[in-house]
Amino acid sequence: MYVTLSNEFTPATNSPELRPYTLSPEAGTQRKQQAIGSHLFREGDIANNIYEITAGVFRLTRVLDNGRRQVIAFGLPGDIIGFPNGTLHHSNCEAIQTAEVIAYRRHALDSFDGGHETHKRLLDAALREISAMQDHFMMLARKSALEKVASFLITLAERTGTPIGKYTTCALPMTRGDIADFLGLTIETVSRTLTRLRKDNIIVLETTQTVLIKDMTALVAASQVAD
Amino acid sequence: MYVTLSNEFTPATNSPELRPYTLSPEAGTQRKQQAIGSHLFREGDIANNIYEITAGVFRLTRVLDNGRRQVIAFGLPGDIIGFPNGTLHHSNCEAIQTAEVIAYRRHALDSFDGGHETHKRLLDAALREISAMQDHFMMLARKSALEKVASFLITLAERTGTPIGKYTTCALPMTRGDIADFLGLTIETVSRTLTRLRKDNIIVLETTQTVLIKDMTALVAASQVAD
DNA sequence: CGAGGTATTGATATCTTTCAATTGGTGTGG
DNA sequence: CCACACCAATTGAAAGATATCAATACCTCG
Repeated sequence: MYVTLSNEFTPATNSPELRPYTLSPEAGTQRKQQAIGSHLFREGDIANNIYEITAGVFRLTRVLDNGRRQVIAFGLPGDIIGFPNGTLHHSNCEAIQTAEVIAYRRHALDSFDGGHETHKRLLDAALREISAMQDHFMMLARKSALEKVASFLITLAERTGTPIGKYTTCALPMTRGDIADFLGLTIETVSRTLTRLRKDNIIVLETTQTVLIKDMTALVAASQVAD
Repeated sequence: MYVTLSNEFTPATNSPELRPYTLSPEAGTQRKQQAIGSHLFREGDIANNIYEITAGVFRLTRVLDNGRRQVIAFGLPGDIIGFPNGTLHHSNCEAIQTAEVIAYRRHALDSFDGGHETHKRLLDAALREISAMQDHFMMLARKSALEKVASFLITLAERTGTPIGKYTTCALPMTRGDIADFLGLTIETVSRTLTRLRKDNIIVLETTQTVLIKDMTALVAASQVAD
């Protein structure tokens, strides 16, 4: 699933059981390496495949005329991405970390060609996607900068974090700009908010691209309350 | 499709051909009347059905702990709503106008029981939904109040408006609060923005619940540019 | 070591929200 | 039929949050 929301909303979405296991290779599937910075697909491309991420991180974006960009989602291992609209892709998908995907033929989604199991799995992923996006709506529309950043860190930590004692470290493979465009904020606000969390002793930024969550309770609190 | 975005992004979503025609009744489908103010389903309900709206207007919402509410979408005739997450509904769906739906068994989505045609149609609706929601992300995250309200009016007019000479009238069956919660604004900001459009001679509010769009060009301009 | 991109920090501006009051419309009962 | 109550919408003034503009610090790579 996409990095989209904190678990408070769609438990099913983030439940470990559903996540990072991979279908056994089947007819019509194919493994594919993806170099950092390269596009898996672009907006307007004919959508021949749907992809399951097995390694690395992707960034899905759309761009407005004015140049304003929205990061729709970050794709992490276990996520299924590239659901077409009609026959076309409707977002840009770029690897921001060396990645690997399994490509499923698009056809597998509207037929049972690839097997019932594959069909069901792709469909479920699409439905979970809808649910997750609804959560992201609340995030974008109804949360403050602090709540957004805190929620984001929590979700990322749940998905990709490593426990170290009672703490959790977590890589931030995306830039501040990516995070900002995902949360509907500016780079400066993201930076300031991270600084605030740091000064409040809730997180430590070991490097620009690594967070250590020292006080998960406080982080969860920050993600939920406005006052 | 959901009232979600201006056509600038997902042409397929709003294209007339895809929209308001209705499947011939099939096994497992059932017509249903829905009184104003009554719920079609609620968050957490077992999702037995997926619905196609044939008349009326629905409001889909989710609520945050703090009471903050998000209107996920407005459901208009031709829209398909109620895609489940797992076996459950993940939003509340209430008729805000006397409505009628066709209920499809949920099972029709992951099997061909209801016929290939039904399956394909439901699936396509789900995929279009994903695309439309992505557009709504841009709306929520990257548009000003004026752009949001203008975009909203345009989409609504395209979906439900009636041309009157070179103008277009359009009902606003939802309250200002509903619009605000859909766009991620407050009631006051929505009201002020409508007033501004009115003073700029772009729209006329014939009643609180009816808009007349006098200058579509200007409205489109307002929906796109920030400056 | 210097260049170029990324991130942080500061000061100020702008937009939206918040709080508060008023208006408008609708339905009910006297 | 009018008065009143109630709820939705509008309008105003002030506060607050985030964006914008600008400068500086930090890193990585030649």
